[in-house]
Amino acid sequence: MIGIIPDSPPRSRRGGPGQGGMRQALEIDLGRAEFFRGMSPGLFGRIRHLVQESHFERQKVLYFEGQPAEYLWVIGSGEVRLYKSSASGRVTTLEVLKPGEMFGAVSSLDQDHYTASAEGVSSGVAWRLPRPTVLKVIGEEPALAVDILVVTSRRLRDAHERLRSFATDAAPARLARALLRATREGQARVTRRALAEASGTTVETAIRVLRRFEREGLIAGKVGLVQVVDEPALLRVAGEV
Amino acid sequence: MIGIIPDSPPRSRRGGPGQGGMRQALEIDLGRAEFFRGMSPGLFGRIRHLVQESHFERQKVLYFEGQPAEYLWVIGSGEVRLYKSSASGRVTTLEVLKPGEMFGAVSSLDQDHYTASAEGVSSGVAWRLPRPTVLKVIGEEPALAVDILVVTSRRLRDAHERLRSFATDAAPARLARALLRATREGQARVTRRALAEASGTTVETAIRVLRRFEREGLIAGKVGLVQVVDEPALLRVAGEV
DNA sequence: AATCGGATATGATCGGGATCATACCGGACT
DNA sequence: AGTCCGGTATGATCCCGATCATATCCGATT
Repeated sequence: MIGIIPDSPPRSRRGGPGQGGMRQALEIDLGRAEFFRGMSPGLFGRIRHLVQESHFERQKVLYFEGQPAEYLWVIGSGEVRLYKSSASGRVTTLEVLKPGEMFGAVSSLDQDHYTASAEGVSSGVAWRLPRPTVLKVIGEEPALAVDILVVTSRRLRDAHERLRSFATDAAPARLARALLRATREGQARVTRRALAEASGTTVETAIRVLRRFEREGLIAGKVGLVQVVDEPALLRVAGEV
Repeated sequence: MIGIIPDSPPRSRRGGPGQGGMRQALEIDLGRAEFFRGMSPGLFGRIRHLVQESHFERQKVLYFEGQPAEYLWVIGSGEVRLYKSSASGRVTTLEVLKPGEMFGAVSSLDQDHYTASAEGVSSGVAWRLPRPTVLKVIGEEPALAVDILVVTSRRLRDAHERLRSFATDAAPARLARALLRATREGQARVTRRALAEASGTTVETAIRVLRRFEREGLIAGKVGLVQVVDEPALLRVAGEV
């Protein structure tokens, strides 16, 4: 009864751009999602009724850092971001997750509290499996850990590379990276704020830098939407030559 | 025959501070090290002769980022750091590993190239297990993946927290964190350069900030050694209240 | 003994980016 | 229809920290 995401009805005052759920029609079956896809049919059949389904909305928090890690989560549709807040109130986006991807797993394994917060980037559906079940399932089919391990390893690599970038790259390079990372098929549905929080800078700087990119013909911008016009140039700015 | 760390004899010109290997007398048995400790006795017995042992020296590179990931490594004694270099030549330390800890595993699982470089922080001994053996062993006892997963999860959490810190904290806070992280029993055997590379700043800034810490009575400094005098104050600077 | 290089130290300077302020726009709610 | 708020935009200002330069110290090498 986590009590945080009570399948609330459509929320209000959320005119934000580029959202709505119907846009990224991408959905996925539970059986093809991370963690579940590796289970034997028998095990899957036995535990699938323990999976809870919940809707979430844009900007709706699924859980906060520090709360008891009661579930392993998997996205059915929509997007979720993991983020951390600093004492001064600044927010840093750690990861943006898409349908089929799991989260909360890292915490639910050896940690009893979530170590980052999670909130909807769009509306969508999330499945969650109670932590005790997760542990029991892994104990039963340890090969599942390999699946989680592969996912976690990839994320660790990503985190390391971003760490390097944050430590040594200037704001334009970090922003170009964040932008490219958010881009699907030539366009990124993100606000300047989202890019700022994903690249460790401020909204104003993000706006200024993107305006410069725009004037230089690297991108074209609308509200909540960035069109990548000159990807090679962006890659160059990002330092990925 | 990786060819990089040919058990070279003692190296020269390396007057660096606080090193030498005999200082941190900490050693560990293979059987108690990460990855190996979780094996069944039978399996351990069968593969232990496949473990290669090699000495490394301070500043000696065990492998470079981008090279084929041929081994999973475990430290027997001494310390190793994982780091990344940027195009401009600046170096960022990702992790400093101690006896019993593994590395290279993340790469050797689903990646065929190392995604960071590794070099000795002190002299020491490293064991390495060829990647094909690693995969075979995990296939045989999948529960081993859980062990690696727990380690990888912890490191991912660390990386995320450092990411937040790099994104939002000022240099003094990041340096205080790096210092506290390197401290064992009230003192840290690190150069200003090492702290700078671990906290995403420059040597000059590290020196200036640490000098200020010193004048304010938070630390006491020698070459290659920092004594933590007022840990609570340092924690406050680090933003860990 | 002389030399060399790494570590520490400090000054001068510059600039990127944070901060603060203001303004406009457009969609959504009342 | 009017209000409100989030997103975008831009100017002014300030300062932290990077950069460049120089100097001292000391252990190790020649």
